Amino acid sequence: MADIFKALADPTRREILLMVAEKPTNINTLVDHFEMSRPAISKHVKLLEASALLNIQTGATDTRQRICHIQLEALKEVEDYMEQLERFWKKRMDRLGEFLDNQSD
Amino acid sequence: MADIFKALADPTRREILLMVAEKPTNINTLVDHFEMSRPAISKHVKLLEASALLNIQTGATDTRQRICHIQLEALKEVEDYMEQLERFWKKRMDRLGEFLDNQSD
DNA sequence: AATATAAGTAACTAAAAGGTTACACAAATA
DNA sequence: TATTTGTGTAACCTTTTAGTTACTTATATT
Repeated sequence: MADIFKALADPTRREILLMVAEKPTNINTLVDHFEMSRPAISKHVKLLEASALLNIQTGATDTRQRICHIQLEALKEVEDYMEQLERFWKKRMDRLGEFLDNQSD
Repeated sequence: MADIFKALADPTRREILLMVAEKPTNINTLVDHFEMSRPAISKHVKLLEASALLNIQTGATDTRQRICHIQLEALKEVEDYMEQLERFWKKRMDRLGEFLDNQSD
């Protein structure tokens, strides 16, 4: 599984995710939206898929189309990391609180 | 201001942030914690500082020391992005709900 | 005053990231 | 059936990233 933080590090990939969150989108629609070649978009999509931020389904009417769907669950790893940072920070504030309480004895 | 998503993309930098969140930490303590040279750590810290994820204060007793303090506020940009993704996604779900309601007329 | 310590900078290297053009191929359409 | 369309892959190039060693500087410490 590819590193989700690395996946989010690129602005093009972040914008792809925004598009796909609004509406499932096929590859050519993405290509049209960016000033970038198809292989470039193709790679970005592949990486997003590898980090589980999106999955790809085959078009119902036109089976050539590959339609990207967002998978928000993958963001959990990022949320967990940020919560951990905050938890550590709060624990520190608690210790500081205890320290200050003891000072007032 | 450096890209915060890029700053978080590197595992060493993420771990530095965790350490610093628990406790303000000077450079050498960071260097000791990783199997990596000082210049490498120095660069990571610099980048974290440039993206406002931490700030550096001079040691009170030993003024040579540069002590890293976390700045959680910088995470807002990441939180905003994730909220936007979820907002887009929910709006879509709402539209789907309306569609299904109309079907049952 | 001499030495040890905390940290930064310069110059370099290897690998990863992000892009390109050219080509291939299967499915839809005329 | 011939052609167009949607997509993927290969090979390549350039820039960025992440690390190194060697050196410098300033402040503490003995």
